[in-house]
This record gives sequence, C-alpha cells and structure tokens, in this order.
Amino acid sequence: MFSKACEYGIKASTYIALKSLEEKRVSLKEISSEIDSPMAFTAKILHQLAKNDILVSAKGPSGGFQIQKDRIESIKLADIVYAIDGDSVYKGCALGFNECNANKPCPLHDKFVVIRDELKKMLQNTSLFELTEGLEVGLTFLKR
Amino acid sequence: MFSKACEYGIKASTYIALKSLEEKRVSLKEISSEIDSPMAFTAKILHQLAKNDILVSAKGPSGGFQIQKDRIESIKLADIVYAIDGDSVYKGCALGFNECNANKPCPLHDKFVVIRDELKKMLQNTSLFELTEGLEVGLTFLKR
DNA sequence: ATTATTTCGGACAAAATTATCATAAATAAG
DNA sequence: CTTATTTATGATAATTTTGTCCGAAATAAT
Repeated sequence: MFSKACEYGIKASTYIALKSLEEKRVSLKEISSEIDSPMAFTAKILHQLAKNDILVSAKGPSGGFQIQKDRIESIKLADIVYAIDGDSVYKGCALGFNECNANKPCPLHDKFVVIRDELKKMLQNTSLFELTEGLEVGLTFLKR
Repeated sequence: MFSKACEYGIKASTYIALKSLEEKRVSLKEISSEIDSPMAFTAKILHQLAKNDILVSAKGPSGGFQIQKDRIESIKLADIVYAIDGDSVYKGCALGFNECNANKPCPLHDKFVVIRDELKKMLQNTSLFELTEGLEVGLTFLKR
C-alpha cells in the first residue's frame, strides 16, 4: 500500500508529534529506536519531511526533530504521504496506467475510484494529533 | 497498491476471459500485445495463474491460454490477487507491522481496516465477467 | 516420424527500493 | 576557540521486484 519510506515517515512523525506535545525535541537515534527503523534510512526520510515543512530539524548537541505544537492538529497524514510518495496514492490506477480516468478508464476504474477516494478522505481527515492519542494511553503502538 | 505482476495478471485474465467467452484460446504473444506487457514476465504470471487453477494452458501449435466459460462469472478478482500477491492486501498493516490487530494495533489500524475491508469486498464481489462487459462495448480499455 | 509452434522452468540481468557508510556542516557547551 | 554532538548529503551496497534469455517439454500439423 505505502512504501517503506512512507511507513517510517508516518511512524516517525507520530512519535515526534507525541514528544513535541510535551515540548521535547527528539534525536534521530531516539526516533529510530522507538519506531524500530533503520537509522540512516530514517534520517533521509526525516530530512525530506523537514524540507517539506512538516517538521523542524536542529543540528548540534541537543538538536533533533520537532513539530510546532500548534500544527500537530493541522498536519494530516495526507501531507506526510504526499511529501514522501507523491500523489500516486490518489491518482494511481489499479491496473498501472499512467493515466486512467472516466474518459478512458481501465476495466476496474469505477470500482477502484471509490476505494481510492475513501483512502484519500481518510488520510486528509486524520491528523497527527489523532494518532498520538491512542499512543499516549497505551492503546496503540509504534513497534511490536 | 498492487504489484506489477498482479496488474498484468488481472489485465491478462480479463483479456483471456473476453476471448474465452467466444470459445477462443489465446497465445502469450497475443495477450502481452493486447495488454501491453513484457512477454516473458507475463508468461510467468500466466503460468502461476494456471498452477492456481484460474486458467487452463495448452502447449504446442494452436496452444495458449483459456478460461472455462462457466467459470468466468465465478472467478473473482480476489482469486487472482491472492494467487499472485498472497494475502498481503487483506492482512497487511498500513504501517508495515507483520502482525497488526485489534489486540495490539498500530495507531492507524482502526481507520485503515475500514478501507482494507472495502477493498477486500470489492475484489471478492467483482468477477472477470464484469470486467469484460465494458471492454466488449468499447467503454473500458486494457491499454492506452 | 519430423518439424514448427507454444508453454514450462530455471538461470540470469536490470531497475527500483531499501539500507548503510563516511564525511561535511552546523551548533551548543565547556 | 575547541570539542563533542547531531543533522545533512552523497556514495555505495543489499535486497526485492521486474524483466530477459534460452533450452526443455509438449503437441498439433504435415
């Protein structure tokens, strides 16, 4: 469904959001340990998320990553997915056409668009804050 | 969403179904040309679908692939996807956990399950016959 | 029977994705 | 100012997926 990069991106962002809620900046080391992801690979993804203005990075001792507290509720999963995987999730054709639309649809188009749009809606409506809620009370997990 | 292999598998099966409706067997060459897919790679996928009892293959001159006419309506997309991609589409976690369930869910689990189940239902309810219908009347396409 | 055609099946190759490593750049702290 | 720490960045490697090649096996037609 999502690329590994995107999976790590969402997990990392969620963890960073959780810590940012209590004004804490977190290091790459802590992040990749807490979400159980390869450190160097995660670094690249975080860098990309920073470039896309989703999180803020700081170099040097006591540096790390953080999300502006007042944006944790307005940053949606769709923003993260878009920053990493682009719009493939939203525009992609089930059968792999570069273009596929009502005008010249693949045989699965109509049925697939319904699912794809639901996914899109879900990602656009789900904020980082929502994802932190379950984590905070130990109801959901970022690693097994 | 689906692997390339799966995309080709669905397209190929749909084309074979279309031809099988008029009692015609089709060659690999014709198939890969009609769905615009790499021939040798498509061969492997077709072979796998044959092994999984979704289509029938025949060697030798005038050989090729075919689907039993009376099964075109009962073979669902879910069968094809399962034969090629396994159950990852149905059991996969949005954030990549090997296991992810209500008991120990990832932060996105509840919202994702809704989408995943819709996809599952759609695939289980869509037959090859349905996909051929639009093709026959030139409303849908297998290549652009 | 021989031959031409077509799928079968394994080895191999290319491309894309995922992951690692090493070094540079920034910066906080002493 | 120096040092230790941490992110930034590009090169490289491993893995997975996608795709190719070629000979084997089957079989229809001559």
